[in-house]
Amino acid sequence: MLGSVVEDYLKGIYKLQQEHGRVPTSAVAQRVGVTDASATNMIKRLAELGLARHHPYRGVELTEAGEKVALEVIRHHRLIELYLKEALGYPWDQVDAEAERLEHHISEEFEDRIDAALGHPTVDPHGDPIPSKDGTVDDEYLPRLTDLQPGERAVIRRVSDRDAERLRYLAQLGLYPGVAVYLRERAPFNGPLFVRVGDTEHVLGHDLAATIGVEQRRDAEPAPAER
Amino acid sequence: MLGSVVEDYLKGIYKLQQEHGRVPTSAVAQRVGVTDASATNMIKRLAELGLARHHPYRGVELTEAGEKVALEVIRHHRLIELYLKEALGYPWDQVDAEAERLEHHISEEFEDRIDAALGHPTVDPHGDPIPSKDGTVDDEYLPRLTDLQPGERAVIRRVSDRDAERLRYLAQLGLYPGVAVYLRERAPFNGPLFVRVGDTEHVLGHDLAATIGVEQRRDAEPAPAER
DNA sequence: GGCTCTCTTTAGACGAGACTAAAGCTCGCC
DNA sequence: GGCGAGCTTTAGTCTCGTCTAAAGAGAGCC
Repeated sequence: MLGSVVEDYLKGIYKLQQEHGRVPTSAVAQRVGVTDASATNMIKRLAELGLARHHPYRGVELTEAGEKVALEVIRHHRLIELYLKEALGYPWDQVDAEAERLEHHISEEFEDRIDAALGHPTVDPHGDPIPSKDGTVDDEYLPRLTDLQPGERAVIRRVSDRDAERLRYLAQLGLYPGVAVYLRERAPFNGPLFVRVGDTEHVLGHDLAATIGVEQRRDAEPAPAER
Repeated sequence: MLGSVVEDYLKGIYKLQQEHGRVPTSAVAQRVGVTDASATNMIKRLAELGLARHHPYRGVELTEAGEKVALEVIRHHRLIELYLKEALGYPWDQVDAEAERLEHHISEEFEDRIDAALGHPTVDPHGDPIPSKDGTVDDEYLPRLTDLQPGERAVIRRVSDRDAERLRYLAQLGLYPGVAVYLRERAPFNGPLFVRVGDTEHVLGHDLAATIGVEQRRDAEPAPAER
């Protein structure tokens, strides 16, 4: 057993690594919520454990082993999130916080049982992919709502889970994975987007829209009623 | 938040206190799985936190506040045990270990939701009472199987959860809460008991039988088919 | 090529909690 | 009433993970 602190670092580094390859110490510190000095310290320990490679003054990378652990933690996290929502009726914006604590304390057995209860799902409530048990994820880049051109249609596939308040707002607007949207117009210079969901139109700030991953649809296709 | 170590001590002390009032340090140490010195140390800290009263060289008692915390932990534990069994199909002998870790990491919200999902239950899979949210338990003493006389009938109400192996054995024999039993005979000098369940008769060692709490039935009454 | 600004690392300390070894109480027994 | 045996407590360390303060690297800019 590794201790939940180590797991949190690994998870944090993994996620940062997704975005920018080698990760600076300060980014890890910020993500995990400790000082830079503490992060340096832990990074050195991770290196000793063979879970990361430390390139002094130039960041960290996970080793194979470290990545494996990170993916296990992420799998736990996302399975738990989905379970909370599906089996216990949690609202969308609360699952992340609860999963955050639980993810470090469940057994293999528990993991297997909720996985089975959910029918071996592949995505969590925010549309994030659930790593498989053997440590593989299909985490390809999705275009954002902001990548669409006016007149284009798409289905929401993924929404960042980093901010509960934002999730509540989006839920209120009916914007979550599986929902079909139509971009009517967009203001220039990263201005707001005018997005239709069914009959209603919403005005979304550019930054908010940029957190929404979508799958583009050909114009002709009727939006499938998923989920 | 108190940290799961403190919670474990409180839970341990509470349970020991049930049996023998003021609890010796060594008993706490043994229960929690640390040395006596460590237990003394922690007991002093609990006293500083106002959760226990330390009577040097003569044991510990919980304060009201300490007891309240202990009961919350126990409530979590037992709700989780039951949930694992009922909702996820865990076998009887595995729920304790899993609950042991989860009990310290669930939120009020989670507690409420599994409580509701289970229909606000009052006993866990071993027949142990689930403390109410406001911190009250109905934990009265039950006679043991060993208190019965030959020819008497009873319904099993409670089985100690302290040993998974024993639980597996009892489950195999069909001896769990809700099951009606009949004591055919008992050997003298704490010898084995001959117990009937339905059509089959089992021979139980005295010590094992002493861990089984029962509710006695008048002879005439047919054994109700509960659970 | 040297300066400076920023980021990173080192050094030293601290709080939790555990451990071992040694010293201190209690209490039963003679 | 005194003496051990057996608990308990104290004393001193250790590890983990964090922090602050201070020293060190790197990189852009002149």
